[in-house]
Amino acid sequence: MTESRGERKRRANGEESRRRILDAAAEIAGERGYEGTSIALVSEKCGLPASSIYWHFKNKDDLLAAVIERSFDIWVDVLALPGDDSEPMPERLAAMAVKVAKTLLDSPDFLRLGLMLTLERRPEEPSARRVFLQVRETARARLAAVLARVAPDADRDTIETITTYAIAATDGLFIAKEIGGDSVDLLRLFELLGRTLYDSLTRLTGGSPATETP
Amino acid sequence: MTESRGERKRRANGEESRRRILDAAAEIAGERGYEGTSIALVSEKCGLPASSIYWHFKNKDDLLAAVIERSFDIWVDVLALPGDDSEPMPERLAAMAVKVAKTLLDSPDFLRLGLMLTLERRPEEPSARRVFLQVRETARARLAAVLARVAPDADRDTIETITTYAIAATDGLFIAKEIGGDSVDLLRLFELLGRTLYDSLTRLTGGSPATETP
Amino acid sequence: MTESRGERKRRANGEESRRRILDAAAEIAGERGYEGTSIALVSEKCGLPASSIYWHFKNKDDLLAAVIERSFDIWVDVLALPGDDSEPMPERLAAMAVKVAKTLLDSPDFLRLGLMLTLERRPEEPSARRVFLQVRETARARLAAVLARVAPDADRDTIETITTYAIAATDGLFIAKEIGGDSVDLLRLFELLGRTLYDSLTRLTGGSPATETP
Amino acid sequence: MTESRGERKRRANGEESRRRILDAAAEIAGERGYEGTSIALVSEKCGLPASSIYWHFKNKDDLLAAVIERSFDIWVDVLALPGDDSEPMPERLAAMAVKVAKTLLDSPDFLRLGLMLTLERRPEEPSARRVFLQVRETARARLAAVLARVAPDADRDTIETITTYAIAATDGLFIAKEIGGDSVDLLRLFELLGRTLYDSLTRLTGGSPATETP
DNA sequence: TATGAATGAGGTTTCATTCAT
DNA sequence: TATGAATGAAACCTCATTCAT
Repeated sequence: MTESRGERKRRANGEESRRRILDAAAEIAGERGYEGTSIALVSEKCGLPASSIYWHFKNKDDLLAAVIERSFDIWVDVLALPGDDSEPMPERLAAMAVKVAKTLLDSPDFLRLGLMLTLERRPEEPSARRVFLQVRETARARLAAVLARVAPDADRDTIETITTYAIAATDGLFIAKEIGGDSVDLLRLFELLGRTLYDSLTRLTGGSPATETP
Repeated sequence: MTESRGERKRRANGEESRRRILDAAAEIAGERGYEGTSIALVSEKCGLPASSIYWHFKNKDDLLAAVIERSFDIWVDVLALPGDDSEPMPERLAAMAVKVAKTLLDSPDFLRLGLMLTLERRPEEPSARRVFLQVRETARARLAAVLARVAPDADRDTIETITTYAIAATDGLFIAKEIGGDSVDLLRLFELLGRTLYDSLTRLTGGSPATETP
Repeated sequence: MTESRGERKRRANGEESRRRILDAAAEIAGERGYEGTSIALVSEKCGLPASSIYWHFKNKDDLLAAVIERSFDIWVDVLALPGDDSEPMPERLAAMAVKVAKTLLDSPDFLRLGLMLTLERRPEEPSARRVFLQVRETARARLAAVLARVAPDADRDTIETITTYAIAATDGLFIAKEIGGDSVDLLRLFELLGRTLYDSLTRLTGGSPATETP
Repeated sequence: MTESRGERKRRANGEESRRRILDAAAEIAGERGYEGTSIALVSEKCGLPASSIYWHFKNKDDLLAAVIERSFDIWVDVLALPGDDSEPMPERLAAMAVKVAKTLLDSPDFLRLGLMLTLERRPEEPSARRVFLQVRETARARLAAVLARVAPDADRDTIETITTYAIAATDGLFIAKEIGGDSVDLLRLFELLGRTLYDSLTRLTGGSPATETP
């Protein structure tokens, strides 16, 4: 009577079906954007009928928003300074940048979809776009906090500007990688970015970031 | 009393019709991307019936490729060092960066569509995407030539790396502006970018860019 | 009071819908051929919206192939020698030919569509055509087997030739009926054909078909 | 001033344009039938714009009717008894049948299109179909006349029946060739047909066709 | 004797979504 | 917790045809 019957027919399992749908949608949406992601395509890829997708998600908008939402945790861990305070800051920043690069290489669909949603301007904004921008704002705040720790003397405006730069560079380098493929050494570029950020902080602040205090 | 009646049946005029279709398509595609650009929408905006669009363009793909192609000239003039050789290089680079920023602010549709096309990974690549990447490659070559003039001693690899950075930063800052709207001062950010590029060239090359020769 | 209300929203019933679509498509395609059979026409005749047709069939090609396939059983029973072995062969062959004629008169759509598909030479052959030729090949084999029983001494080549003749005559007489309408007595012509076949077998084989051996 | 100017630009030449259009239409219609023959396709194949086709022909229907009409003369010569009266009739009939077969092999598009038009039943009959049936009726009359010469004693009904048979066999063997391709020896089959016709005439008439009276 | 351009109707197919079971 | 079936709207594109030049 319980679910331990052991029969082969895939037991109706809401959790797993939901996950399969999200996996399929994430992959397709990462490749083809909002309009390019059709329910029929998702249905085919995840093996569940279209109507089942509508059992789990209110509509296409809701599904794509869930895709974005689920990917948030990816960035939670990444945006933290690695190493302990005995190590020099430039190295720690560079190491964090490399972590970011690795994450982009591992699961590029999330950012690709997010950027597509960002660039599109349709009459009624998809909630997936809204969710992405929220997630991005959260990430931005974390990065600003990290940079503020790196340069405690910097004023708020400088931190904001450098944060904007850092995120812009991240987006741009990701795109460069998408275009250039193997000819682009993302890790090296991001390491360089990390050091550049440190330099900029130093210069704009007036020459005394955190680690210089012996 | 002349033929400028404007109403009823417009006199057949291929050149102008083609232009109107391209204008409409450029605007819509810049906002909504490849899939979001429906022929019906373009038809409505340009006033010609959908079937007339197919007289001028083989299909949707062809139309969007033409949109991209036509926008190329925008970048031809922008990517040239302004000023004459008596002015210091850092100022000239910064001025060019500001020109780029102004162009992005003036006609953002071209780059927005291009980036959307770039990010999408459809089974059969739209030729619009191919055309955009060609245009982009041409622009990249022009920029590399400019940077090589700025730092004549730099080796090829350094120039390539800095060029990649510069383009990535351009893409990224454009996106930042798209998201941030009026809160992002694109001109200031691009001016800063111009100077940063000069610094990077200087540092990576070993301290002697072009203007130092008295 | 029961569910036989019939009006408003028909209860979903895949089996029956599929049959209705096939019926409509068979009738239209039999009259107007492959290109002339539009999904809109089928939709109108069967009462289901066009999109529902695409639930049951992958595309128009698939639909017409199914139409042909379903009609195969018509020929299964027809191509068998009627009567028992005590009756003289010429009569039995003639009786079979008459059965064929009756079938053609009863449901001419199948052969008409099939012949149209056969005559068309489109760049990519419709699978409906392929299916028809398969069915036809099966029918041909059955007829050859019957003729081999009628003339056991005949060599393979003779049987093949006469079979080709028989089928050609069937096609041709069917067309004659299509053109001539009531002025063509198909039954009489087919009876004659049956006897002619017997004569041909006799002559080509050397004068000793099956029934002569009492 | 005359047309001897010798310049390269193809001189506007109604006759030749018309011929080119008809050639293209004949080929396409022979392959794809009435509906499958689009003006755009014909335009592409003959190199003239669609509007020029409408200068030469009232509409698609008119064009296809002209295609059929032009092919009539093909049959004028074919349906005549070759040889002179000193030769035996069976040989002369067989020779004529072989001529028919050769014509079918040489220009199969005419009959293929004609049969397609015959089989289709659309609401308003295309005039191309009407013209084909007229041509066919003329051909039928010629054939009946030939058969009447072959068997002067035969009554009208017998001649009509054999004529119907002959045409049906012709149609059917043509189709067999279309399906079977190289595996079908059309010449041999038609020679056989010629002899069979002679036999049938003989038998149905009571044993005394023309050539027996030496 | 042509033809570039235009056009409304209709073609096949896919879309997101709903609903009864 | 699902899903087979259905559906109106809209997608892209081709159709036969016309008309001003």
